[in-house]
Amino acid sequence: KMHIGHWYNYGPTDSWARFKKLKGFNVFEPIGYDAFGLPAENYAIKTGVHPQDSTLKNISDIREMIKQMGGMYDWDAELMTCAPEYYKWNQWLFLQLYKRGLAYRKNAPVNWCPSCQTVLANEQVLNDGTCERCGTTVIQKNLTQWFLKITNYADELLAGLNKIDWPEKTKLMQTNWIGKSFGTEVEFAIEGHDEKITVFTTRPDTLFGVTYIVLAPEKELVQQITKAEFKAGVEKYIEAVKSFSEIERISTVKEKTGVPTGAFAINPVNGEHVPIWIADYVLATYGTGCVMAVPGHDERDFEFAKKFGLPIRKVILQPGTNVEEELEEAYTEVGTMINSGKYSGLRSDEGIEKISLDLEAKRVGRRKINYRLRDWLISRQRYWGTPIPIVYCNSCGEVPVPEDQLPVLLPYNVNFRPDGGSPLVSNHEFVNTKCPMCQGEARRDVDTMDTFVDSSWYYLRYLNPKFNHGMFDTKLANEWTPVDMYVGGSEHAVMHLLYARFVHKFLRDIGLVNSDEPFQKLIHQGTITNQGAKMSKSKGNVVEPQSFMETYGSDVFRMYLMFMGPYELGGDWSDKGIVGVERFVQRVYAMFKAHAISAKVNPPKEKYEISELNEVEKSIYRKVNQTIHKVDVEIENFRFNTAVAMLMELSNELKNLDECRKDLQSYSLERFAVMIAPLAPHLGEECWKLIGKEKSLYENPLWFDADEKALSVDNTTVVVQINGKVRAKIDLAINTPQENVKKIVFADEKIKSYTTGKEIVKEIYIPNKIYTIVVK
RNA sequence: GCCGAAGUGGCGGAAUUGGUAGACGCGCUGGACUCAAAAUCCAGUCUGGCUUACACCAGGUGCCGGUUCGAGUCCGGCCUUCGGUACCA
Repeated sequence: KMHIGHWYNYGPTDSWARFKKLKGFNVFEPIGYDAFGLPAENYAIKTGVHPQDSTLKNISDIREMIKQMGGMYDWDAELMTCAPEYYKWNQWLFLQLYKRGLAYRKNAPVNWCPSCQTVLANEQVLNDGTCERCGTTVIQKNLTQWFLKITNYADELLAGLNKIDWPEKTKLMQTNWIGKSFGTEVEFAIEGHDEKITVFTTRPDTLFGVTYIVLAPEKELVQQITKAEFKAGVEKYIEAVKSFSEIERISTVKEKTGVPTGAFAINPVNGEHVPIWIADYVLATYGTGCVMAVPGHDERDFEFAKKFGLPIRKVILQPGTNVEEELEEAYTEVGTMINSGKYSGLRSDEGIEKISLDLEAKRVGRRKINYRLRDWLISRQRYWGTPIPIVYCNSCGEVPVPEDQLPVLLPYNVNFRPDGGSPLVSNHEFVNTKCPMCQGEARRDVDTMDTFVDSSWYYLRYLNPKFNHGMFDTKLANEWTPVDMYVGGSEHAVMHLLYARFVHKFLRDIGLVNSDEPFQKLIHQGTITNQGAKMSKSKGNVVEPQSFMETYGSDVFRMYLMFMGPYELGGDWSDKGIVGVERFVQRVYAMFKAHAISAKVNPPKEKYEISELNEVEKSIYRKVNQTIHKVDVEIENFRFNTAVAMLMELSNELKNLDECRKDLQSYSLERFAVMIAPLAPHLGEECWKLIGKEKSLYENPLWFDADEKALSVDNTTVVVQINGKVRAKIDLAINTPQENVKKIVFADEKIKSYTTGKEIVKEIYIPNKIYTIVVK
C-alpha cells in the first residue's frame, strides 16, 4: 500500500510540474513501478503468495490511490520493471556490456546462513552477526558472480559532477564514495619466496618507518607464505574473521586483532626484514589487499603495534618537537623526514615525490591512482528479478544468449526457498537448455540481477514504454533527456544515482543517447519518519494516507505535506496541523464564492497605477504582487512550505477585499486562483470556475508576472542599534539620505539617553535597514 | 568506525544568506455569536523582571570557546538525532 512517504514524494513534485505547466512548459510527468526485489520474495516465503501475484495486485491498488491524488501523470507512459517487455532490455543491456568486456565473473563473498542454507541480504543479518530467521551466526562464503566494470568510468563519474545541478552534499558523497587517491605501489620481496608483496600507500615518505606488513586474511598468498608452526593460528584467525562484517572490521574503535604468519618481507628502501601479519582491518577489496604498517605515522598501525609489541619508529618529525621525544600517538601530518637514509632532512611532502621516483627507477614501485569504488556486483541468488542471459555449456563454456532469443523469461513455478542456492535452480525446465553455439546440453545462469539495474535506465524507457525496436527510442531520448528535474530521497545519494550515471554513460558510448548525464537537476525530498523511525512494514509504523484523503480530501492533504516544513528535510509525522490547512482551504473557497458574481461582471485591468488606489487598495495591490513575485521563486526551488505561508498571508490581507473597487477584487482573485492551482489543483480549478472562467487552467495554462512597480515601498523601518543592541526603530521614507537619517537618529530621545556623555567610536549605516552606533 | 546532513517557543517551522529572532500554522487563553454546544470570527501568546497601563530592562536559536559594531547564520572543539556504508530500494 502507499504510505505517506510516497505521497510526500509525488504530491509536491506534481505541484512543481504543474507550476511549470502553468508557466507554459511542455511537461512530461510519468509514473511507474520498480517492482522486482527482495520484499515481494520475502512476503512470498512468509505467506506463500507468489511474488508476481502480490506485485500485480499491489500495483493495481497503488495505481488507484495515485489517481486519487490528482497527479497529472501521463498514464500512457506507465511502466513496471517486472514485465518481460521491460526486463528483456535489462538482459539486452547486460549483453552489450558483456560484448565490450564490461561484464565479467569473479569470486565474491555472500552472507551465508549455514542453518537456512541460503544467501542473506545485509538487511537480514542482525547487528550481532546472526541470521534474522534462525539466529545462527552468518558466515562469508565465496561464490562466482557477475560484475559490471563501473570502475572503468570512475574518472568520468567524478568529473561529470561538475556539470550537473545537484545538491553539493550529494556530489561530495559521490566523490568520497569513488574515493580517488594518488599513491604509490611498492614491492616487498618475501624471504625465501619468489613472489612479492605489493602494497599501496599514499605515504611512501614513511617507508623507512615500516616495521611490519599486514595482509588481508583472505589473500591467497597467505596460504603460501605462512610458516608451518603458524598455520594453526592463521587458519583459526581466518575462520574467525568470516563472521565479521566489513563495517566492524574497519572500525577504528574495535580492538585490533591479527596473527603473525612467521614469514618476513624485505623493505626495498633499506633491505630491512620485517614480519608479515594478517589482520582483519586490512580489506582484500581495497588497493592490493596488503598494507605496509608504519605505526609511527598511522593511527591504526600505531594501535596495532602497541597491542602486539611491534616496534614503533619515528621517521617524520613534527615541527616544534625534537627527535628524542617518544611518540604518544601516531603523527600523521607533514614534517621533516628523519631516520630515512639519504632522504633525511627533506620535508615529508617533498619526500613522497622523491621516493616514488627512485622506486620507479629501481623498478620496485610505481605511482598509482587508486579508487575506493569497486565494480558493481549484480548477481543475486534470488527469484524475483531479471534472469541473467548466460548459459553454461560443457564444451563451449560461458555463452551469452543471442539477442533474438530475449527475453529469457522468468519462470512462474519455482521453490522460493530451496536448500542451497538460487530459487531458479528448482525449475529444471528453466535450468536445462540447449547451448546456442553447439546445441548441446547446457545450463542457464540461475542468478538474477540486482534491481538497481532496472532502476538505472527506466527514465529512458518512460518516453515510450511500448517501444519494441530497442531498449528505448533514441530520438525521443535525445529530445527529452537529460531529465530536467529528478526527485528522490537522499538515501539514493550514492548507489542508485551512481549506477544510473554509469549506465547512461555506457549507453552514450554505444551511441544510444547523446548526453553525458541522466539527471541535470536533482532534489532530495526528506524522509517522513514516524516516532523518529523510518516507516516500514516490519516495524509496523506505516501511516497510510487513505483516511486523510477521506476526511480532508487530496488537496488539503497534499498542501499539508508541503506546509509541514522544508521539503528536503522531511520530518516526523504528525497530523496536528492539518486542520490549519483545512481552514485555509475553506476560507479561500468561501472568499471566492462570496465574490463570484461580482468577479464575473467586473473584469480587472491588467495593471493599476499606485496613485489611482486608496490606502486599502494600495495595500492589497502590493501584497498580491509581492506574493506573486515570491511564490514564483519559492515553488521553483521546492520551498513549498513558505509558498503556502505566503498565500495564507495574502488570504489574511484579502479579508479587506470588500473595501476595494470591484475590478481590483477580480484582479486579486484571478491571481490568487492561479497561484493556488499548482499547490491545490482541484481547489484552483474550482476557484477559477467560480470567477467565471470557462476553460480549465491546465488546458489553457496561465501564470501571472508581478507588476514590478508594485514591489517597491514608500517607507521603511530603520533599526537603530547601540553596541549591537536594538534601541529604537524609526519609520523613514525609503532612500532617505544618510545625513538626514543621522539627524533624525540623534534627535531621538531614547538614543540621546544612550549617547550623551559617551564617546562615539563608529557609525555604520546599512541603507534603509540599520543604523549602528558604537559608543565607549 | 567512516562519509553526508540536521538541532530555533508548548508543537511544525520562518528569518531577504552577517543586520529588528520567532513570519505562517497548530495548540493554549480570553472574547463575540448561540438556550447550549460545534463550526466560525476577533484579540493575546519566547522566558524572566518591573509596571495600573503604555513602556522599559535582562536573557534567549543543542553545548563550550572565537571572529565581528553586530552571529540562528562565519571559524575551532564537542554532544545528540537522522541518512548511507556496496545483497532493502
